[in-house]
Amino acid sequence: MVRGRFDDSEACYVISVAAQMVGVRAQTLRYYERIGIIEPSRSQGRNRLYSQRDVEKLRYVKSLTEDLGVNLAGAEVILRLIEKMAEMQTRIEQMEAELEKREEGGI
Amino acid sequence: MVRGRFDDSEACYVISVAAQMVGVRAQTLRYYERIGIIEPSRSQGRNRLYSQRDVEKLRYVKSLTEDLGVNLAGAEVILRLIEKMAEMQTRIEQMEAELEKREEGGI
DNA sequence: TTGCTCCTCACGTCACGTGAGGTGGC
DNA sequence: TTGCTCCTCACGTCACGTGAGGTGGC
Repeated sequence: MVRGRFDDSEACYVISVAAQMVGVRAQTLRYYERIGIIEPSRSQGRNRLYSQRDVEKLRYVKSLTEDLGVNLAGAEVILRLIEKMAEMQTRIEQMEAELEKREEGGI
Repeated sequence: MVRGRFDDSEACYVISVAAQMVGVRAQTLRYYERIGIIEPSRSQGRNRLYSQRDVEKLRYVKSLTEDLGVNLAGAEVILRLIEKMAEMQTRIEQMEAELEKREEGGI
């Protein structure tokens, strides 16, 4: 599916659906919002709406807490670090391509 | 101070000193060892000996737990990520230097 | 009415120290 | 003897859900 930059058709899920996708209870998602882990949008300011991106973030948080025993404060720090590492990885790949290009030109 | 690769004069601290340097109780360090956070060497298999590196690791763990509320499982994951990021940063700097060198040569 | 949503309150469990209490070697 | 070390046991506190219980809109 092709999506425009401001395409409102981006998939969104109510709490019960999001909870099932992630594999947690709806109450847990409300708790996560209360302590600031995730901030879903709301339909007319009432029902929570979780984006695809929200769901992926929640899945990652779940794997950190359940598989590794990390608490939620730790999960937030780790999410930020992972994001930063992805940026660094992109930078490395760009530079590698640049060096390779010059290598070819030099020969 | 210059240290050889196998220099035994590397500074080491008994538990009370290490605890004071880090700002925690000795019991806490014993607890950290029990759950696998840190593995100090032992003097003749008896008293724990903390290296400078151990102390620095413990200080970092303390800042994560006290300042950010991260638990010990999270601190271990974060320590590994930070180490990996430092490697990536080194790689980026090497490549930047390389590109700059070629830039100069090219003009 | 049914099945969702919203909310708050109260509870259980466990991680994380921390004190107590007794031991042994320099 | 003093002051450290070692160890184990038991406790307090808090993070993290989770169930209960009552509300309101499609």
